[in-house]
Amino acid sequence: MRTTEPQNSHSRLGDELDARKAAILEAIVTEYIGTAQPVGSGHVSQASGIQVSPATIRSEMVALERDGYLVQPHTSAGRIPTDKGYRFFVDHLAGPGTLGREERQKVSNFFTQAQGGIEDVLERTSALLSDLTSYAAVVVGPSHEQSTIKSVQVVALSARRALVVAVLSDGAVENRPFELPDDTDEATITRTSQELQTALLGSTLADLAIVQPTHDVAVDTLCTLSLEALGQAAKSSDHEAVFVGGPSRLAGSFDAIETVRGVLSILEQQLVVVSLLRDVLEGGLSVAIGSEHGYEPLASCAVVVAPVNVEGQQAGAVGLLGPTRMNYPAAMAAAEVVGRQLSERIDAERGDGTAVNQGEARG
Amino acid sequence: MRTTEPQNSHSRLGDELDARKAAILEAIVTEYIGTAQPVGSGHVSQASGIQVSPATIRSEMVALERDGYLVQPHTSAGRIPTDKGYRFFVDHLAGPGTLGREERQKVSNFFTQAQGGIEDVLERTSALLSDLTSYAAVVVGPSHEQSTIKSVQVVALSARRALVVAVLSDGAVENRPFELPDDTDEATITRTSQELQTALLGSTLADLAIVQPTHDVAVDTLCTLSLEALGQAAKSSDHEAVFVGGPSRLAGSFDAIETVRGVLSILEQQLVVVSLLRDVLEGGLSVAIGSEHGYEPLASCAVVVAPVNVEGQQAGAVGLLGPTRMNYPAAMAAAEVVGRQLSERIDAERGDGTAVNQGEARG
DNA sequence: GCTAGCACTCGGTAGACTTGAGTGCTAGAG
DNA sequence: CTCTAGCACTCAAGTCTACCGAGTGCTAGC
Repeated sequence: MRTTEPQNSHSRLGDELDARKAAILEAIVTEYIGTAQPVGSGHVSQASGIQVSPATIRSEMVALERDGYLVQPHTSAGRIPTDKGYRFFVDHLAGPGTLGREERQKVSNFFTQAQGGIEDVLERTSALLSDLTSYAAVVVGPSHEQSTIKSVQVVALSARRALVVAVLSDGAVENRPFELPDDTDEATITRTSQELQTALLGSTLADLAIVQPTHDVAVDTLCTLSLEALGQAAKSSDHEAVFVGGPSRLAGSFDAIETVRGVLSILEQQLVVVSLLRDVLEGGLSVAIGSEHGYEPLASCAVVVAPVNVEGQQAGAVGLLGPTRMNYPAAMAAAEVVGRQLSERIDAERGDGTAVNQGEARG
Repeated sequence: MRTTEPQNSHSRLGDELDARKAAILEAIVTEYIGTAQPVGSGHVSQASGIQVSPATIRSEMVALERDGYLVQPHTSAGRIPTDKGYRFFVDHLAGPGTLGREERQKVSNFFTQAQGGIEDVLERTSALLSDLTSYAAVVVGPSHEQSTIKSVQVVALSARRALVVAVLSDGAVENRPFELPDDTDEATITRTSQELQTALLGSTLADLAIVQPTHDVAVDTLCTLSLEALGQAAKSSDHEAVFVGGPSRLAGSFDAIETVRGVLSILEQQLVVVSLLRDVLEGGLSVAIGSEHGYEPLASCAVVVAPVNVEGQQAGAVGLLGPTRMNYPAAMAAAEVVGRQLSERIDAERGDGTAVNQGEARG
């Protein structure tokens, strides 16, 4: 959406800008994104299509600064956009942009070629997104909350150790080892697998069904142990899988090494990343600039997020992390396309018709 | 091992240093590790136990520089150790050091508390190691080459998609989705699972056994598809799992942002990391300094590695990545202890007696 | 063989000066 | 009333100088 009609800048306080101010702001943001240098009135009058003298632009810039869209690093320097300035830019001046030919090619190549488990795909998606944009990318996979159990199995690894393995309807496989009671024999394990399978089929990991007691104490014990292990597995995989692509890009995005360090260490905390993306999306935004998200260590960053929707529900997210002077149109376009394609991909893998013999499988 | 007997510096060419030179080198390395500033003769004479005047130390330093143990950044500055200097330091002057009380506590706490799947443990081990040392840590898990298949199962996710899941003897779970032929019914899938299970039990992922044809074409087709998928899974998990802990520490280790970037991007390439560690270990080293390992982007780094041994065989590695002026004794101690504990942990999980009913399980 | 003394080197810091990009203000033109 | 040209002003950054101090290499003497 582009403000075209001239409009008195005082008509609505700071919320809108008249066309010329907007054009000037746009020129400044664009140039600053490119050069990282404060932009002076001279540049604006040359660069933009606006045919007014630098002096006029200067007086507009004074107004823009008064209204909080620009700042001056020091008296005799050009202007730099504030977070508010970037915000206006992404909201009113820049559409989400489109990907270049080459980029689109890369994306479609990726999604036609990518195969393998979902985790692999997510991991490589984060690399793709980072590669497309030269920013650090984050991919948060769909949580398993909604997924139902398709299969449960207990496998003995040794005399004293076993693994409980659950396959979920979304294709994820959860597993967790646990200690076997002494003298557990193969028959008990097989029996337990069957009991669990029968009982748990169709329930979710978070809400495990209760397994009816059998007449075999050994089996019941093993069931309890397995369930416990499964519960733990569910808990530890509760934080959705987070994949960070191209963290080294951050080193190119900031010149203060301390900033790089801070941002990197945020990215190490997966929980924080997940809630950051969720917060942004829940706020209905696709872009969070500077301190809009409230994570101080990321105050000099902008986050661009796109949802990953599975069966119409928002189930994950892809994001980009860059400096506030990042290329928003390109980043938004990339995130949007990759998020959508990823959604389609996951959707296609899931909802392709009814399941095989949907009914209960009996041992 | 510490050189104690005085010895003519020319007795063996550059390979040994007389006691005083060694002491001076030690003082310089130690101080430089601490301060990151070139060390002058004055500091050496004060700091070390050597009771000689700065002038004498200077003449020794000239010799050390001539022999390649030290360099001078510029004429009127102190000296800095070269890679060769560090090498001498770790080989002859510094034992592997010991962990502090607190650190040992952390390690043992970690290994008593850590439970869960092997991947989780490895991931958190990398965080532990990084936390202990303030360097970036790398953990390479045991490869699955030796592991035999304990269980194979085909699970239908939907009408057109299924997952083949294999549990390995080391507790790893490999899985990979594939497309089902049209009109595959539940019975075929169950049957296929059984066939695969019977045929593959005990073989390794890399060397999958051949499944005998049955009289059911549908089953045979599905077996082939599953085997193919399993083969792919094996291939894509062929590169051992790599876990990087505390990459943000790198930002604190170097002051040139370009260096940080380069090292980070190396860490993004898991294959490179794996072969780096392997190369170092195969060279019989536990420390590779500067360009000793031949990866130019890491020329300003030192790598400290300790093996992870499973059943006496070297099966993985833990490593630390820091600047060449890293604290070698501390890093070596930490890597060694964590590597050993991790080995024991994995060993304990595996070789605890014979397997349950080791014989073939028949469908 | 060691050391005290000394002249020398050179990076780093601080101050003076210059340059140039950019500003704010104002008077005058449209 | 709006725009612009002109002008004085500001200030970061670059250059030059001087100076300090850490550190060196050399040499004469103990």
